[in-house]
Amino acid sequence: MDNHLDGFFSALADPTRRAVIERLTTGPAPVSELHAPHDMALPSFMKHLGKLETAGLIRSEKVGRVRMVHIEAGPIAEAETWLKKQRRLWEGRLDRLSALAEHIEEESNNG
Amino acid sequence: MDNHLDGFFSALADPTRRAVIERLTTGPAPVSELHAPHDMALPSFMKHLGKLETAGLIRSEKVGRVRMVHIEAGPIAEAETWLKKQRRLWEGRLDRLSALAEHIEEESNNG
DNA sequence: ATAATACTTAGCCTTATGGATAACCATCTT
DNA sequence: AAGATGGTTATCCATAAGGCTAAGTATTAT
Repeated sequence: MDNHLDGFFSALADPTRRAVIERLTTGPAPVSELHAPHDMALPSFMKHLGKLETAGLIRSEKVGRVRMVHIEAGPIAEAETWLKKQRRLWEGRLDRLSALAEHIEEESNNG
Repeated sequence: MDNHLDGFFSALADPTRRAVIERLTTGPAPVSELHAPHDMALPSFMKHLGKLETAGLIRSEKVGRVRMVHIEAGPIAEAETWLKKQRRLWEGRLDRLSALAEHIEEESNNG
């Protein structure tokens, strides 16, 4: 059960990295452009990109001296699936509980 | 833009804590029961519960000497929403790209 | 050939994280 | 009243995370 969810969630547990993902949904970009809006030294910023890349959330390749970065599909869907599953299980339980509550109420009305 | 997503994602970035959440979808439980399957000292385990609680993912109250823990609704849905949004944006972009590609292909066939 | 651009690498620092032990307090049980 | 149960508090420790500066390496531009 120790999937890539670890790296995935911890990759998104940082506002800088979430901002990068949000930016990348509008299309690929070179490192320098991604870096621009963040008030932080480039090497620090590169660490964030590194984390996103090892988590599989982005991919990048270098063309000349420029490194282009683009978003990656799979992982987001995977995490979404996990969350959805938990929510469903939990909501299902609530439903059964309220059904039970109704049942008990009926019983007490009729009996 | 610095919501509760930080705490939320980092709370789920650990297998122990995700396991606790999974367990809690089947219903509330006392700390000792939650702890049992995890090969880890109680105080260490309690830190995980603490993180889940400050992230708003669980809530707990003490009855006698027992502390009962249950899962909390909102945050999961919120994170799911964020992920869904990113995925939609990104898929939307792919769609536009492939539409563009088709268009170009048509052009080159007709012209 | 020089200089500017766009990263890279290396090393340092501080705080957060995930784990442990030891000792403590508050309830039940017997 | 003792003892067992179920947490809690206090410390401590090692490693990871997030930030920095300084210096280095390729490419491209002049």
